[in-house]
Amino acid sequence: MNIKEVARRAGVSISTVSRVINGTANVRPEVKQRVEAVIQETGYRPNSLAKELQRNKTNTIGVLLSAPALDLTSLGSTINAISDVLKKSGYSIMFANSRFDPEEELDFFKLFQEKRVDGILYFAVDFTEEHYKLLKNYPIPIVMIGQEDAVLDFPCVVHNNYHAAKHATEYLISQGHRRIGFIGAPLMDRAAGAERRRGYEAAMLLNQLHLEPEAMAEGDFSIESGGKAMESILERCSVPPTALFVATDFMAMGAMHHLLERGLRIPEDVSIVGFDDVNMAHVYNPPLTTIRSDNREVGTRAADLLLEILHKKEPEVKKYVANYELMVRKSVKKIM
Amino acid sequence: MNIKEVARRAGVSISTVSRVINGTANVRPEVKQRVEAVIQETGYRPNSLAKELQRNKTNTIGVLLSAPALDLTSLGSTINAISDVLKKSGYSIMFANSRFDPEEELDFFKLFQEKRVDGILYFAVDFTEEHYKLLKNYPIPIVMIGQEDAVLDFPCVVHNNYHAAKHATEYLISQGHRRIGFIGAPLMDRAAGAERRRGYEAAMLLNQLHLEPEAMAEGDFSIESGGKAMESILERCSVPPTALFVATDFMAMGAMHHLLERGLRIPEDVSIVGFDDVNMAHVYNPPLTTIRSDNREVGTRAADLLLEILHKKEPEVKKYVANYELMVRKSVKKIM
DNA sequence: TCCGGAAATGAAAAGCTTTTCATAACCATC
DNA sequence: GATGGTTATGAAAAGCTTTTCATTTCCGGA
Repeated sequence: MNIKEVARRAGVSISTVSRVINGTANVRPEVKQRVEAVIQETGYRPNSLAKELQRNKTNTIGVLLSAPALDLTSLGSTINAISDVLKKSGYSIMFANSRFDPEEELDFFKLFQEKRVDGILYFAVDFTEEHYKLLKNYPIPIVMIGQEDAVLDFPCVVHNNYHAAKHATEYLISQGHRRIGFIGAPLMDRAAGAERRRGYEAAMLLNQLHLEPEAMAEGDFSIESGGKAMESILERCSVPPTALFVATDFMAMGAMHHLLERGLRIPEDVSIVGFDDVNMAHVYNPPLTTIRSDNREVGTRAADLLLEILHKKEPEVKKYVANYELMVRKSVKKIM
Repeated sequence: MNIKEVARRAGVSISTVSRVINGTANVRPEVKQRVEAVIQETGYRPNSLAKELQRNKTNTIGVLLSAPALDLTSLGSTINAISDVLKKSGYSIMFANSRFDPEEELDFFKLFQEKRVDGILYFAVDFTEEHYKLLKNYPIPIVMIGQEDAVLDFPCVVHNNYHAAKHATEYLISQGHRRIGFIGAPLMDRAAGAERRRGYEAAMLLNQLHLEPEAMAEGDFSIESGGKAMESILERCSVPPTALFVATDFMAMGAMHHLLERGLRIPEDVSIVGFDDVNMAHVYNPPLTTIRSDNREVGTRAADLLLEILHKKEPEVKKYVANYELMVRKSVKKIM
């Protein structure tokens, strides 16, 4: 069933049917009704492919994730927000997750190009030379989420990783902690990883506290890796630090779990502050003190920004930094 | 830049370029090389829309979610698994979340039809009359996830909700509990909601334990709703039940949090068993005893099933019931 | 040298819309 | 009743591929 057949049955021309469907011009009520009746009874649905081919616009946005797994990060709510915004504007989502594999990521960019998506929301992590080569003259507008890049200079929406991490660490210092450990995300992740670490280090150094390499470890976002990192720190330190800043809530919970299993108490024996404010952070036992950086907001902003670019050409602000907030709960103890 | 222009520049016909791109027929090495060179330097990418229009196949699967929010359920890992399987088979994903809104859900089905997706993975929840009308003669293969429907009789992959819930409750009974409360998911969700409830009730009745309406409440998947449900139970019961079966881990954690805040201990004062085995369940404090129903497996099976249908016509098994396992941890105390 | 068949290539149709341009119909005004 | 201007409709091009069918080229064998 195609538009031609509908036209035939309704005894009108193809153009007329098109006009009825799209409401793009006046059609005599009586004719319109006849066409609609035919559409109704045949269950005809226009073929978007043909339409998009001719209009040269797909009303589809590619969402490219470069995440370990959807349930290991707070990305779920960001995606939700994106999905809500785009739905409202009549865009569909083409979804892809490269799982940190740069090769695959490039494949997805090529795919998006072939599928002629109108724009891309890109949760970037790491760039290879190939990335630069391909993206340098990429013909589709891209908005980066969670990371910016000086070379490519795409519009972006980012978390305030550096300052928030610094703030979190300073909070620990303000509570009297001096020996503060750190569990980080992979450094290859320039956003969450490196920036949060820099924030932590800055806070320490600025307060004349020195970094203890034995009290620092790196995880891979997974809960388990948080536990392992904690374990290795405990092994390496003759006396454990009184507090830790952990770069993601999931790893923080892994770390806390490990602590608790060892019979250490939180926050009496060691204090923890996390990052993300994952939806379960506030109901953990003890409720986790952490940095909230509104993921819904990030998703909404990013989608809005892309839409803006799609409609005009130049957005007003090319970079949006999300607000953050330290959620003080019960995983940190004040010591003197 | 289109295939015509590439052909012109390489001094060959359109057909030849097409053949080079798709490797669909022999082309003289020398010609092939020339065409590839042109493609390389022009950065030409074939237009999928045209290809799909002509081939009448989009290599795209619609994934329709009917969930409250991506980060409130264990769906993340299911989607991950789906995404992995489909990627491997060369399919793209068109993603949509109807947020429980039946109207929107139908719109998405229409959209998928217009976009000509090859198949649909449908996380169904509730059906309206309209659903039946539309889906009765829907022209695209659908695999349902998490729920089956006797009328539409789509192939499906489901959790063993009833038996697992029964099992969980029986476990509580085996540990000596007699007064067992229940916090359920919305009943409108026929799968997670009603089935799990039925399992709970069956276990109770089969063991000559009677249901106490004051010890039962309903949440909406959210963590907070679990807390509220717990609160209302506590308010209504002069002496609280010794244990509860909670239909989702997230709500279970909300409930536990509320309990802990009230100064009640888990499991000494009240035992809890959840459902889902969300990735954080095992690091909660105390680690949550819960039902694991492998979400990755469900996603993989569903995607495989759909692919099978897409390639042949009739799948061997039309319904797959996922295994479950009771993960015994520390949120249940044996009482005598 | 010629013939037959295989291999390589090209022309054109088909897939389904939208949209431009032309035509037809209609109405009101002078 | 002719004219001018809307308004409604249709024909056909354009958008970019794939694929069928026809044609050309090539090669080996007689």
